[in-house]
Amino acid sequence: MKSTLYLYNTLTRRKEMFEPMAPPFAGMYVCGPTVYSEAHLGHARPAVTFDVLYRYLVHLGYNVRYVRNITDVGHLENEAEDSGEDKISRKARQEHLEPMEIVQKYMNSFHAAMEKLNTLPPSIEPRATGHIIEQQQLIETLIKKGYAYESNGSVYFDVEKYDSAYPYGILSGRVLEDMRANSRALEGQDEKRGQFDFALWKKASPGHIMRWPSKWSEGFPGWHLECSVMSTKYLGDTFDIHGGGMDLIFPHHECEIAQSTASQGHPPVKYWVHNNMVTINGQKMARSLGNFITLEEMFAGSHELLLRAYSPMTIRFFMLQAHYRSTLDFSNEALLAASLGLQKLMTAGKTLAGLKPSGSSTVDTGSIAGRCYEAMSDDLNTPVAIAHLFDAVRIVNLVNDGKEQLAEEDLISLRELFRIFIHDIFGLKEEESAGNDRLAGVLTLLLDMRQEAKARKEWSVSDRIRDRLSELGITVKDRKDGYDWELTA
RNA sequence: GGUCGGUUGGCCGAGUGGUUAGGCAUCGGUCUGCAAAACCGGGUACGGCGGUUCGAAUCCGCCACCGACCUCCA
Repeated sequence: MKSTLYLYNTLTRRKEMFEPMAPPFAGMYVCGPTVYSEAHLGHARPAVTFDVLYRYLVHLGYNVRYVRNITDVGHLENEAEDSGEDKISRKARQEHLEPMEIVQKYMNSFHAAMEKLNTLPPSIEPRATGHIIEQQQLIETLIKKGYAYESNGSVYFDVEKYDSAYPYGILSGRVLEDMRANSRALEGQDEKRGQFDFALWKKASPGHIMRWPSKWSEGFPGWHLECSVMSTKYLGDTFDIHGGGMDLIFPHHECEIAQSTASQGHPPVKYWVHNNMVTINGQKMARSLGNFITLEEMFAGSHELLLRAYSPMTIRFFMLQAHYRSTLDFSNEALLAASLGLQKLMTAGKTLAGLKPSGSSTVDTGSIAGRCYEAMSDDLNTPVAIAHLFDAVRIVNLVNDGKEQLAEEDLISLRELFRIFIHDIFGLKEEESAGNDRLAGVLTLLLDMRQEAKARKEWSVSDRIRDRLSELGITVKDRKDGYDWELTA
């Protein structure tokens, strides 16, 4: 079953039918992390959002090239205490490591977290430091075309000039004139002709560790340049989807559009897709607020704001229960609810696998799949698709209780529905906590003995076994003809 | 100050001009030796004030509050 996907395009502020430029191929570029610290909750939102978009596009039959960069150049910090030191250089100094050692360390950590979240690796994961030459080439093109100028060893993009030839601000809705009216002149910008010009190449100060030779100076590329270069290098002059967090719309993506448009004469991207941000207990997540939670802390429950650990799949499911364009608030209560909801969903999946078919069906399951596709195709409405899956969960449990029946063909299509949506598209999988064969064997022995005690009406023995297991995080579920057990999430 | 987005029941979180979102929690019931699990059923909503409309939580206006961005921060 296929479906026409509609995506909200930030550029037009509308949901638009997704029509790739060269079907069945589809190109998607997503802004990846700057690897100078541990992966945190803020990284997980775009990673999961675009992982689901990637999975859905693949499921719909597109041949997708998914490019997600690693920013390993650093770029300038604007924090009061240090002016002009590169994030990665500073971290390198603090930790007494080579900059590339920092990059490697946190890139590994990012990848590990992404794998736990069950996000599929991108088709290409280019790094900014591997594309210095290409970035310099783009700068030269921009200078040649008159949209960039050198100043004291640095090169800047001429926004005024660009604005006279192309519409600047089309993505963020900003108008240069308004920006001028609403901003005060900043100090120390005498290298720039225009107040809103941005750096393409920056001359390195003497203490700056990350630097490359160029015809303008020993320095490093500007912070928007890598994405323009790497997206068009791997996806072409114009490509289908560019994604990232909403915080990147301005200036980052606006500048990307300006750079690419100025060099190519036409805009680079057809659909701009942006995920919203995460908050913690209603507040923006920031180091200064003390609510900055890394993914590893989340998985381990080791941050003081966390009452317990939340598994990667709980985090993933939690994110999917909200629409990607809404802000998502993390709280213990909400996460706990998500973990229980996920457990219910996954348990139903296992129950479904063991269901016996009947001669005919007493409930209608035929429309569920269509409604799931409808939700997903409506700008990736995962929460609504999940709601429909819970309709299926109820039916599965009813059949399991013998209160409804399903014919074999309906059973098969329901299993297919679970596989496609839960596994393939949502990327949810069973988590093996402490569960292993040996534990299962011990539990079978113990619970068999409990059954025997129950048969002899030795309630104190059977209750003791059940209560002790419960304290250990194992829920015993008595069935009509036996028992089942489950590890508490 | 500017631009954009938001304000939904105890918590999270969808959505549409008139008809049940869903999850978690809660209450009642079925089941059970008692529970748990599962199932069934119920209650609690749409920031405030106006307006449009036969009818608005859903459209318009104003107000309040919250959030993101506003140049070298990804």
